[in-house]
Amino acid sequence: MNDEPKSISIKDIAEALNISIGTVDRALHGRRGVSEKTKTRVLKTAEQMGYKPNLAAQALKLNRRISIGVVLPKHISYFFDPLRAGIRAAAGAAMGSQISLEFHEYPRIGSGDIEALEAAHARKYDGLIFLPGDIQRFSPLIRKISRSGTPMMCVGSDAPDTGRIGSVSAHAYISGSIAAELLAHKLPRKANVAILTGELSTLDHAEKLSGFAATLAIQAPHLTLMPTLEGHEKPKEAYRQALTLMRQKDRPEGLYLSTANSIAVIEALEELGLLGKVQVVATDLFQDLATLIKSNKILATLYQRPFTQGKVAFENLVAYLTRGNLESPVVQLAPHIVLRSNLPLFASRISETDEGEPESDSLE
Amino acid sequence: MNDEPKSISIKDIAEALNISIGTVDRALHGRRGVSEKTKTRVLKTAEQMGYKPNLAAQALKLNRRISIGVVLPKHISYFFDPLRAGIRAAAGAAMGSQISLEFHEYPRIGSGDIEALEAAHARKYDGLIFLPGDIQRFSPLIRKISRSGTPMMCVGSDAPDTGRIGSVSAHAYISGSIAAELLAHKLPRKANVAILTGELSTLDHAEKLSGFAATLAIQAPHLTLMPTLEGHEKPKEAYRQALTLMRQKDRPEGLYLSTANSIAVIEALEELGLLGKVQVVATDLFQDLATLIKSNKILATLYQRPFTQGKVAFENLVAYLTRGNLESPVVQLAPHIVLRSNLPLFASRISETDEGEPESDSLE
DNA sequence: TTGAAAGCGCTACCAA
DNA sequence: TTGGTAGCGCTTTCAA
Repeated sequence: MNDEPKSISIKDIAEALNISIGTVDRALHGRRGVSEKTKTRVLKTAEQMGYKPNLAAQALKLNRRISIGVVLPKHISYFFDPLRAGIRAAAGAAMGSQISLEFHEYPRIGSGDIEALEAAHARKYDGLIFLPGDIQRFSPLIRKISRSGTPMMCVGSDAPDTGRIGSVSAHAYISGSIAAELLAHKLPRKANVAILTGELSTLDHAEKLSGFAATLAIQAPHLTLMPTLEGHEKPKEAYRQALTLMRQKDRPEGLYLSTANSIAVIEALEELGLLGKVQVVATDLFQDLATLIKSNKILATLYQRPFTQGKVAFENLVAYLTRGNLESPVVQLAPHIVLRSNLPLFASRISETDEGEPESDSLE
Repeated sequence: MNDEPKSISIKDIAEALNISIGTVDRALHGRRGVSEKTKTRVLKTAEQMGYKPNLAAQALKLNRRISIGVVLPKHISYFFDPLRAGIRAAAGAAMGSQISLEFHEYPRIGSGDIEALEAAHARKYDGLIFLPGDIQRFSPLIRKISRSGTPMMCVGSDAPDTGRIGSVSAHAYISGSIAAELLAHKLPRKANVAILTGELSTLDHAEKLSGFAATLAIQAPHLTLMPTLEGHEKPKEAYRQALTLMRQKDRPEGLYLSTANSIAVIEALEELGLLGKVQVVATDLFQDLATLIKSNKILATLYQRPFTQGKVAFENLVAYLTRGNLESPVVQLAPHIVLRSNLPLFASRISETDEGEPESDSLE
């Protein structure tokens, strides 16, 4: 129970000490021009009186109009659209909405990403939210921009040791781990399982694979992990790989789709009449996947909570910009395990299946 | 891309229209004392110029020191302690922390709850956060306090049709539904399953039971739901019921513990040598449960995210108090499905197993 | 080293 | 129906 009949201000402190409010302000903020003696006196009485700065007044006076640039790909829209929405929501709720937001977009990871980030940097925002794509290519740029004084906040993935101030993402290793455990529960006897992995971010996919493999080894030694199929950036490629995989005689009975192109793989399964016979754990959530879960065609999907990622990334960046530090710089969200039973809870967050790859080879 | 070189104020609008800022303010807020004509003119130019109120200035001027009372039980601490922590965290992050918080506690649901709420009401807070216990007993009081003008925010459960402004809880029906689906996945053949339900809140437990039963019927017709064991408020009672249940010849192979006394049931299972042989889905998360999950003794637990519940309840109450309305009054969170694989993600949120029932009959 | 005072954008009150 | 103005708590500049 904290009883403060009325909040006390620097004026109260000034009066109690018979000094001016200017001096109190200087002492409180450790600015130069105060004698050590008065400074400690002020600090002590402030403590005693339970002084807390009035943030409204502070904000009003300083009236710093924070500008934030957001650099994210268009594709995959069912992931990045809600992520952007989360950023917008957080910005709307933030004090004053005095914060200006600008969104920069590029087609997809690996195509125009570096350029977009450089362009954004040129606009000299107070802070930057961005997706670190291919770490190898991004790292030098992140380091450069960070050193130039612009706080960088990673979202969707992380880029450690680059000077970025923090990151928000779904826990990739544990995503893989969950997928393995779910498959293990559904496949009680000896069987093969496989992982199909892909774009988004190299780092995250490596992590997911690690988690998947490690958990299989520990919790489900009866399941054998087949050679990983990786690097299909395009649906058609994913489709072909899936067909080949599922036609071989030791075909897997469980599949972990950590890729964005899960629909292409699903189509391959359907064509072979294996949909519903093979246990599938997918990633992310969109309309077509929801339908498949509802009809028991796939077991589960691991929802990476893009909306929350955007929201938290924004909040943390603003916290850093205003308060100057971050209590937990690296946030790794718990992915939601979406099954048939809890699917309705995510209905409001489901977006259309991503259409758009006009320039790539589409799936028929 | 929104470019606003500098944010515009009511002064700008006033100058543009050659009127005083007082008039602009009146028009903008629909206060009386403005002609319809000037009002529409102001509204239109405000729209055109893209006026957004400076919330800092507004807050500074109004300087309303919002007071919020929180009325929650001590027991069960592993649920209500993090819930309180969530409220505190949200209060700390809120603009100015100009909001005063007071916590009221009572031993447990049904013992001193009504009295505590009445006592809190007597302190005339601007808003109240509380757990609606037994709906039958609470409803009249909630209605009364609401009508007296104090906004009431339910947390942990809901109390519909009482005049409360909103609620935050885990989705009880879907919790039951998830439990059924998890058991169905692990028990592929004909078997009996049972639910042990208990205190917390009557409404929620009925909901969990509904979800469990309905999902069993639809998704797992091969599983038979045995008569529900309900109403054991005390560990010893839960323990006895569990012993009796598991000793009968058609004993269940799957158990859903929607009760707070899961540990007592677990002890019964252990005694009978059934721990690990019977599939168990529990509720909430605390140290002993975490240990059991880690060692594969129980399948999963449904984490009701008390911290988040507290945080959201506070944020929504404050939003209501300041902005006057709520976009989504009833929030039903998706419970986290905690398995062995994703347990580490929740480690930081795990509290000690609740000890405290000095006055009740303890378990040996 | 310290004091005095202006002013951030807004609300509310009093006067016209 | 309108205009004018004090002042919320803070930062900052200019004088002393």
